[in-house]
Amino acid sequence: MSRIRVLTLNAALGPLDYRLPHGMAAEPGSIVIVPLGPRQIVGVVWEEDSFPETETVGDNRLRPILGVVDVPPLPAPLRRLIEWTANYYLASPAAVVRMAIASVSALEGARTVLEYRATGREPTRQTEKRAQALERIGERQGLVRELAMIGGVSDAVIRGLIKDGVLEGVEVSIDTPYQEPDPAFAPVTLSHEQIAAADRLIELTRAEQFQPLLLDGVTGSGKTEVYFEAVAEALRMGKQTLVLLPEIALTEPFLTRFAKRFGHEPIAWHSGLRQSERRRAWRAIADGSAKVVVGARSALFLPYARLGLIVVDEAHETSFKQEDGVRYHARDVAVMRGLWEQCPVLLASATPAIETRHQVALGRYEEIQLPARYGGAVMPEIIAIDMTLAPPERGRWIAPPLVKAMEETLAKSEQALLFLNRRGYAPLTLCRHCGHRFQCPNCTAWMVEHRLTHRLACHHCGHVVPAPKECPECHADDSLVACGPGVERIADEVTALFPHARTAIVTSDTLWSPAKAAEFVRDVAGGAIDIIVGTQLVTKGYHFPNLTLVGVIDADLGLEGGDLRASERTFQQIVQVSGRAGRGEKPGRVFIQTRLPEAPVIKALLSGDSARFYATETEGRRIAHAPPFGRFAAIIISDEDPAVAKEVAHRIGNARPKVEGVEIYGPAPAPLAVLRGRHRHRILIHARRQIDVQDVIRDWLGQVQWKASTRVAVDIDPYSFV
DNA sequence: GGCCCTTGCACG
DNA sequence: GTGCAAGGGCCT
Repeated sequence: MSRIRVLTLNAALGPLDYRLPHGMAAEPGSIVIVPLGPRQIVGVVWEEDSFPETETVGDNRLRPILGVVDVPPLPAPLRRLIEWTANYYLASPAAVVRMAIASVSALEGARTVLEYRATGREPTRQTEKRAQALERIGERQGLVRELAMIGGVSDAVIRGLIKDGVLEGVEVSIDTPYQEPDPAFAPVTLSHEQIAAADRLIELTRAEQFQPLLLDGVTGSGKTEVYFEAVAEALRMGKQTLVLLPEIALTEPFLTRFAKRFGHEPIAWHSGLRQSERRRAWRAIADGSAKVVVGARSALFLPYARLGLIVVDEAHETSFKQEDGVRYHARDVAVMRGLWEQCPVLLASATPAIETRHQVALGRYEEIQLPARYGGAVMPEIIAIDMTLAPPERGRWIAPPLVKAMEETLAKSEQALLFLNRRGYAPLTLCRHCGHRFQCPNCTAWMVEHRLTHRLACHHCGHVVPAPKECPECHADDSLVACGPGVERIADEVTALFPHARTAIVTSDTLWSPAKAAEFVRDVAGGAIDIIVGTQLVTKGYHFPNLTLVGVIDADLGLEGGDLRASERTFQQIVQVSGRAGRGEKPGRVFIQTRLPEAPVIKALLSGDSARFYATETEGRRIAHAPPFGRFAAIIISDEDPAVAKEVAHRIGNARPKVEGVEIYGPAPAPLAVLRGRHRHRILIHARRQIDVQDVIRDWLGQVQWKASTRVAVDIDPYSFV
């Protein structure tokens, strides 16, 4: 009797034991189909001695495994990573293993799939649904299910169009190999400093050992070119490289840059992939033929066959922290993956996180510095505008000194960038007559006006309504006023100031697809844009040689709320956006509008003394026992019923353990008390470094029961405190 | 008694 | 996650 332990993809289910029938071969990591009641589900075979808490059943109750899927087993290093992640972040192993499988359709046996695309022929009978579907599908190609989704119609409409000859089938192979990047394709000439850094990275890549590294260089110092040399080395060794980027919007420019150096694009992994693309990429990653993969967080758990190098680019970015589901930090998990895979993990950043700097100080991470900008470009000059002394007139947000600088920039036919981390036109709309404020019905948040789309939108849950014409409370006409600025409003002000300048608004609303991002890059590089107004999306990655002026509209914005990373985040954001200025031969200037010119962050930015900023900030954290000198965790209790949420939160609160070195605050209604229709309460745990806070929380929550409708989420090392 | 809805639990 | 059986409420 061979008993086999299977981890199913079902988060509510623990590991289950099955019987391996004679003649069927499975090993730890094998992906299998198993029976569960009347259904068939996917699972992964795990070591039998794993998950010792599993309740077992007698041999007579074991059901046989139905089949082993014909893909490589999940490698042991990945299995160890999955266990570690589940343990550290208090998530179910099933939820983590799901991220490795990524898409059940990747497992299906077919070598080809039938996709459909428009033939250009008109339907013999045109209907409203058919017209809508064809309009939305356009040139796209996909499975019936995907086309139905894109077209916003049911499968039947698509099938009708196929029968009618309006859509034609295309056999798409899922095994078409990817073109391999060529390390010798177009090597670039590096500076002395870059060569030294690249040599060290190559050496470490060759060593095939775990080593976390910080590649630390000012914006524009050419970090990407340097780590490309390590990628080239991994390619020569026949090993795979994973490059993690903080946002999908950054993949497109990265692909182009990569193809210039290596002749072919790497494999991009992100949520926008079609099912067939996803399957093809997943299989190529698992069999080792996908040599370089670039992606967002979710690429971290894929089953790489021979991983030789991990790069986390813009490693300080907080978007590496996943904020729902399994709340992991991709930067930290990447380091753990490097440990299991025995390969170097490179964190690249001009503004590393305090935590990362601390690891360097402890000697755990090696540091490689690139002190100067590439090609002789100099760091921009930074000037503060005290908004209490030189305010713009009422209803305007660009102060006179910045307006003057913009004039000068435009006169020289150079480009300017205005940074404000707020999407839309105005963050709050109110009625001048009765004081009514537009609030999201599902969240504790104001509805943000988006004038470009004539809508009010909630930035937390996505709820949208048409822009109102009158006040819904008092029905007064023409009484609604927009309060405060968003990027759209700044763009309006720019147009009023410089009617002939060509302005682009850059936010996730306008750059929602890789194609849009590419178009933006082309326009700016080609000189079709004079002034960019953007959110944090423009703070990173872009290289525009003719951009010489950066204006920070509100440097104090990030300091509001005052969570433990407020200063650090503000510092990073402004250094990053400043880094867009003067990257070519022309020197750059940065104007920072602030009402707090004496704040330590602002002074640090002006002096350019980042070492001192880090030292002071680190000391502050040490005194407060904040990370990396202490640890935080949060328990978030949510339910659609406010009374139930409160009741469960208080029962959990009352069961709080008394542990030396652990302080527990709350429960209290979360600052965002209602989110997506769920009422939320938070408990904050602050523990000394050496405490096993996960263990404390596990024991604690193990004593309390709640119904399935209540969600109790644990956030280890939280970044968001709302 | 019959029917519907909610709830709890097994599923290996 | 989902299907099923048990239990409670309510109509006929």
